[in-house]
Amino acid sequence: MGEVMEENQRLRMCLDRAMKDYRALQMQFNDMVQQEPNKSAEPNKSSSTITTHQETEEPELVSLSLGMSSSDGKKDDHFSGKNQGKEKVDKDGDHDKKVLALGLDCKFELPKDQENEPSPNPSLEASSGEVKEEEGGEKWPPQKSLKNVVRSEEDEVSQQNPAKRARVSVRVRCDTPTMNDGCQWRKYGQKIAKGNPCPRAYYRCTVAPNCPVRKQVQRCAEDMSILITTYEGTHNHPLPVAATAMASTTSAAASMLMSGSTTSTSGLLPPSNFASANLNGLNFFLSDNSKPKPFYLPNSSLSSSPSFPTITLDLTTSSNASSNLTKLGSFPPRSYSATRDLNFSSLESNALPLSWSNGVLSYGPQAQPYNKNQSISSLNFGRQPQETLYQSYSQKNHPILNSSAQQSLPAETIAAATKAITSDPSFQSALAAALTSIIGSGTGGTTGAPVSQTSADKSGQNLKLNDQSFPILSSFPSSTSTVNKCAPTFLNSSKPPSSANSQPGSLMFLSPSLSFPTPSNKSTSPGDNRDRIS
DNA sequence: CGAATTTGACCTGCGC
DNA sequence: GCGCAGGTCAAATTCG
Repeated sequence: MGEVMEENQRLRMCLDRAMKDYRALQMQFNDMVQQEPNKSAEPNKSSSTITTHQETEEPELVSLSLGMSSSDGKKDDHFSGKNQGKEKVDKDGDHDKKVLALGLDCKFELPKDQENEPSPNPSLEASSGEVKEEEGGEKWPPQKSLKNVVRSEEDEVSQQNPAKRARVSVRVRCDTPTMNDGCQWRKYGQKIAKGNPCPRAYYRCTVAPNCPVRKQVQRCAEDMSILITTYEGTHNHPLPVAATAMASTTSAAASMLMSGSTTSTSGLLPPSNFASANLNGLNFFLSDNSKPKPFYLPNSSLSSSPSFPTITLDLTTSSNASSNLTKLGSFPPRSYSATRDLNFSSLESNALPLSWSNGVLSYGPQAQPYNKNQSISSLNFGRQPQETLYQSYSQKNHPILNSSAQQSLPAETIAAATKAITSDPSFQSALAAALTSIIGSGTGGTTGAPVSQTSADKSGQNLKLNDQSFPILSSFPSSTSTVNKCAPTFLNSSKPPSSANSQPGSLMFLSPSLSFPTPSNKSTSPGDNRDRIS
């Protein structure tokens, strides 16, 4: 009781402080509103500070702090729930600077679940966001458990906290039965799911005997060329190098889902039950809705259980941000069960090998001449980042690059995307993890420690790893789509450029084992539905 | 012959 | 309570 009282007092003090700050901010905001006609004369710095304070302390954004550190947050201006202040700041001038600051002034924190998880092996963190589930043991009893085993406390907890049971769904164009993700899987079942003529195959990870990770593989009913792989669970063993990238990516996505603060993006785009970041090459759709299915998979039976929040990584080219926005708009209001969709559209066209040379990550044949010039201080996903961060760089520092094809996108879309990213700390962690999964896998297995190695340049323009700035240049036009399509594009390394390996320090991000299985290749991905469809 | 896959049966949760 | 659908089990079958 004493402790509780003490805690209560502490909380009360915190509340008082928050209220005090809130009032102060409100006053400042009022002052700012009054000075709005004269805002051009207002220093950016002060307005930015005001904005930050206001947003931080805004009562309706309390939930935002759940995905962040417990710091006062006054230096973290990655909230966007209230845009009023930011818009004013943007209008104040130096829009680029503001956008860049939004994009990269982040701390790359892992959610608490992962922070607290001891991860001696980086790969242990990989795969999905249910890390916490394993704190007490196996999430799933490995074998013969469902019939008679009394649920452990962890299981009960997970039942009571369905959000813990996140799934990461990956949509990839793939002609082969399964996507080779580097792990070893054993098929244990197959079912015809309702609404999809294609059977769904169930696989269990066999890298370790008791690994709880499972995956479901199913073809999209609408487009048979799209393979939907849904991962569930967390590996409890070191992963093969070839599997770390995919696992880390799914882990990042899941961590975003699990720790996400959708409220932070509620003010971005109407309607308020979703947020969309159209990065073109990297389209993030964060949506909370009561539908258990990913919104653009109307006939899919994946994610059928509302208790399984699902995050979808769309590595196909089929999705379009704006169209998805339209679809999202018709969705019901947010509910507890969240379905988030990460749409990495346009990546399929970039079926070009990644390479890492001179500290620069890039795609495609342009990589080498481009990389050799210098380390470029921008972070790019897809084409739109070329519009924003990368463009910012290239216009300033690399006139030649300005000639690259760049699509014009509405400024508000870019701004919304930027805000969507920067306002969601979980996205930042997810991004960090994803990036590190790419880079870390090639730099000595540092996949599990992305946060400590990734520092965001406080100038807002650079994102550095180990003092090496790197751009991620995807969506370079590629006419050579003969490479395997089944692996996520950024995981694809079926035909790595030989020069990349010859350069000192250059590393291929993914091992060739990530290339897709051929019928003769009985490696890690067994076939599933070749016989049963008929 | 062992390992992997197939496949019908069974279990469980959910909606009506 | 019942039926449906998703998910899993395990014996049978196939594969290398």
